[in-house]
Amino acid sequence: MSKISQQNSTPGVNGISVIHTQAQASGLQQVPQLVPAGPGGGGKAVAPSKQSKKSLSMDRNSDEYRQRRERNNMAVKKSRLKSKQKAQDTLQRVNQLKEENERLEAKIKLLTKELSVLKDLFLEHAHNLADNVQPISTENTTESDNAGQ
Amino acid sequence: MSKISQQNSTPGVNGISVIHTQAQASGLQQVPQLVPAGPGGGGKAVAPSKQSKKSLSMDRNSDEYRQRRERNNMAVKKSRLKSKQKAQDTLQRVNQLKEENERLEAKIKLLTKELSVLKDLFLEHAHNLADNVQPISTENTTESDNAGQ
DNA sequence: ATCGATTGCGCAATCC
DNA sequence: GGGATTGCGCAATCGA
Repeated sequence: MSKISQQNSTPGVNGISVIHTQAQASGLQQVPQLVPAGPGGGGKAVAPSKQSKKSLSMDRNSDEYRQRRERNNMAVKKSRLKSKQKAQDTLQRVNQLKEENERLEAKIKLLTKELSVLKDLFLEHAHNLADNVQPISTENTTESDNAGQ
Repeated sequence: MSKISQQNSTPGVNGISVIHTQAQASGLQQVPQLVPAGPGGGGKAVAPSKQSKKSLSMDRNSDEYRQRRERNNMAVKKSRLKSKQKAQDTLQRVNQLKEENERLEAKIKLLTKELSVLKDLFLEHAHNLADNVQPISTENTTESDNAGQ
């Protein structure tokens, strides 16, 4: 009775050598039955022992079982990897958005300032005109130009 | 996706924290601990080999072992819940940031337009002034509203 | 109705 | 020593 080849060679992400010896390592062969098996004397606990349902191929010894398991394990691994990747992407997106946010705010600040200056200028002019100033008092409005960005 | 609609049809839906019919990879089918395993007829030391390996307190039957396991299980659960929460928060943050970004961009657009208008106005005035110095050609524009925000 | 993808859970190793 | 993380396998369920 050959045992299931356990190749848990999971190299830790951090280089931790995980040995991960599951129960099999303890040389404990799995017991054929799934039912918890009432503990000797004690009355039957709640154990819906239904093994002969539609799971005749549920035998852990079965070749097919092992095959299914291995496949599922791979799928699980894949799924989890994907999940992690997604989470990471999301995190990255947050940073990206934050950056853009700052950029936008800076721009707003700039625009606001520019606008403020122009408005002041405008008001000043209006006053001058309203005051009915001298003929030619163009009042050089130090047109401080701004080059924008 | 994270619909935690667990409809785990574990037998005994009501009451009692039933541990799933795990049977686990351990292959070691312990007494179903649907309750602190009555010390009474607990017996059934399936463990074929003695407490091999290092720790002597590694007995799966050990009370302390079970206690540690249960505690760890709780910790795991807690940790995972936390993790999920965090992920969700991050996702939410993304949405929030996206919204804010849109808002900011709209604002930028508005400010830009305002600025453009004012600049045009100034240019017009400048032209008027340069063209000739009309005594009183005030006739300034009709005070554009713009309350700004 | 087969099979991959998800998900909850327990276990063990590791981190702190 | 003890909770918090993390990788992993199992089983149930979803989904195409």
